[in-house]
Amino acid sequence: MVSNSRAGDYPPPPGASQSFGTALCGLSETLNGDEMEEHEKGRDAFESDEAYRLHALRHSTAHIMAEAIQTLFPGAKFTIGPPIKDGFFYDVDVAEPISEESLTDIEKAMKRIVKRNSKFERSVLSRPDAVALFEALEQPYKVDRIGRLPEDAEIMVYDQGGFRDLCAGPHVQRTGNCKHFKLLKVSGAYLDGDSRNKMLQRVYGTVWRTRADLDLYMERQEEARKRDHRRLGTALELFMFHPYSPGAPFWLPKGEDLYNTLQGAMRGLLMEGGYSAVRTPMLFDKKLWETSGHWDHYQEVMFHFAEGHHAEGDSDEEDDSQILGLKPMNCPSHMLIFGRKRRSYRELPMRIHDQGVLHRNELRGALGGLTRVRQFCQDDAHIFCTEDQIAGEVEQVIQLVDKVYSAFDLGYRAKLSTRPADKLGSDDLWDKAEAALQNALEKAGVEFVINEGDGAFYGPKIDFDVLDALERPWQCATIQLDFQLPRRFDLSYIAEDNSAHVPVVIHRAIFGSFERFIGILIEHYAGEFPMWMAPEQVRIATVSEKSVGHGQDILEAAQAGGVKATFDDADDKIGKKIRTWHGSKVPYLAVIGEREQEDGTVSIRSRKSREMETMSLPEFVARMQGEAKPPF
RNA sequence: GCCACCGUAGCUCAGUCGGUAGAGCAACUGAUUCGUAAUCAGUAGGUCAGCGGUUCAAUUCCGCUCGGUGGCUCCA
Repeated sequence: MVSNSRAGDYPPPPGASQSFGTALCGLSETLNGDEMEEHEKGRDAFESDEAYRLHALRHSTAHIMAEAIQTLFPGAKFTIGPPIKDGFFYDVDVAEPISEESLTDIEKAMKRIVKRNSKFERSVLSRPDAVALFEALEQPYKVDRIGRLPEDAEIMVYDQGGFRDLCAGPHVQRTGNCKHFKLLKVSGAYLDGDSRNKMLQRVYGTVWRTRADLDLYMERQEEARKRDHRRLGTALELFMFHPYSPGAPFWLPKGEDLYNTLQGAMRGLLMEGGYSAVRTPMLFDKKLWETSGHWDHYQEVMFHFAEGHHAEGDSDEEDDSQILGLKPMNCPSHMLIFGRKRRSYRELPMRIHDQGVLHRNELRGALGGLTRVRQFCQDDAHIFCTEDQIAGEVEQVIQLVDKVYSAFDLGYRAKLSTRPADKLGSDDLWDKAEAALQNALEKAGVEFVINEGDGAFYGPKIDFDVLDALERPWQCATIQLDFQLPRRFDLSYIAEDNSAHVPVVIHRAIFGSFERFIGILIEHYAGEFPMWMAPEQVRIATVSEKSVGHGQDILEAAQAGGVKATFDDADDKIGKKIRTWHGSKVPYLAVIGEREQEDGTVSIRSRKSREMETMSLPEFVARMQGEAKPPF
């Protein structure tokens, strides 16, 4: 059976944040093992008994769901039904699509199977017997899977009271062990994950060892939904969307402030790190994209159109030379900048940073909130260097990623993607490049997994995934080696021996896109941004109209000191103002009444504590300024 | 793009088994001038996403379009 590609928690973040990893280990009563089958296949692959047993439980529940679907949808053909993080799914080919409404019916049928308490009985079949069995059961996808099993594979079938499925196991002992489940959603899924293939129906479910675990899981999912950046972004007035420009956020004043803060902080960090910033065009002649290879490999993701004025209904073939494309990436511009004059090895490594606006024509169905948009900016940079400099440069970027993510207390997972089948360049070059990336990761002490064959055609890469509130991974930082682009642009530098060499290019981003990263941060902080990022750092609230004058003085002093302050002088009671302020997630509230007015002081309370602190006006401004310093 | 679901006031959501809609918060007006998590009263606000069909009658049923959500594919 297919192994779980999404299971496993990310390594704990350097600051050991509790926002991630809602693993429910330890909540179940001590395991006594009586609910597992005796056959302990693959036990070693799991880090704990709990993980191993949950895996078996989820796998078993998937089988129960399959049987239930078969009774309700006669003729259903099953493909794969693996356990995944927190649950399982099964992909099934049915004549009528499965709707969300039918989930309750499927659940009812599953409950009957659980109640029946059938034993999961394992038998080993010969290949011809197994093929004959699944042909008789009219399960062509299973027959196909048997054909794809390795020569020496032991072919096993599990029988749960009549319903039989091809499966490597292990399972729990009885269907009665799978009581605490819930079906969550249905979706389409392509056969073998290939969009050219038929679309199957995928049903997702979750299952836990105890009722309490299930309830806790559902509650946590509900809590996570409250942190959804789309919800918070609307509530906190950070951004909006409009149907006239799907996939393109409108940054409202507070969101724009947050965006600018992050852009500035990253720009400052990179300037310190020896980068120089540039600004480049958005619209380019098609010829550029032909040179870069985007026209051949990326055209469908680009927005492009004809230059010049065309009369309505003018259907003449467009002149190719007039096609313009909106940039989906900055790299070609940077190639042109590098190539504008003769370069010496003394200039290397050359690091060019660009926060330009990018457009990608993403499929409509793929768009969502800030995490997948059509218009965005990256904290993009390209490093031009010699082959000998690759290791050092990559290591430096990995350290930057770790430094920045630690500052946000964000956990991440690193993936090293190696050469794909249709690669460009010699094996020798790839050997060196992959080794350089791997060494850099090891030297930096960053845990990583290897994604065999998942590299770009032009070079291997390291991607860094971060989790959102619902623990879905999103690719943010990336480090990609590129041996091809410099060649396509005919770039060279003069080495010490006065001969010309082709530089290597490293594409790298730390946040990735500002849009996606901000979306992640909103969820990570549940909207409660640290002082330095907060678009509103302190709100000044008057107790009554009598102290408006003093409040105004404080506002002016704060703003003059660069503190992002606002003034709530509304005709409301202070209790109401506190409540409203708390919902706004602003870090500090300054309460100004007649006492403060007389003493010339400021009384503040923070989001984290109800305790008041009173201080002089200069002390207040200095404290706000001190806490607003960026951590990197 | 594919599969399923959703679209009611600025926001969160009721409701209508077909007879053109309601709450809370927000907004606005008035009263109140108040010391640490909601002062009182009132007012206004909706082509029930859009277009078409069925019907005496559509927000409700059907179709299409647009947008969104969850997945698939792809990717920052």
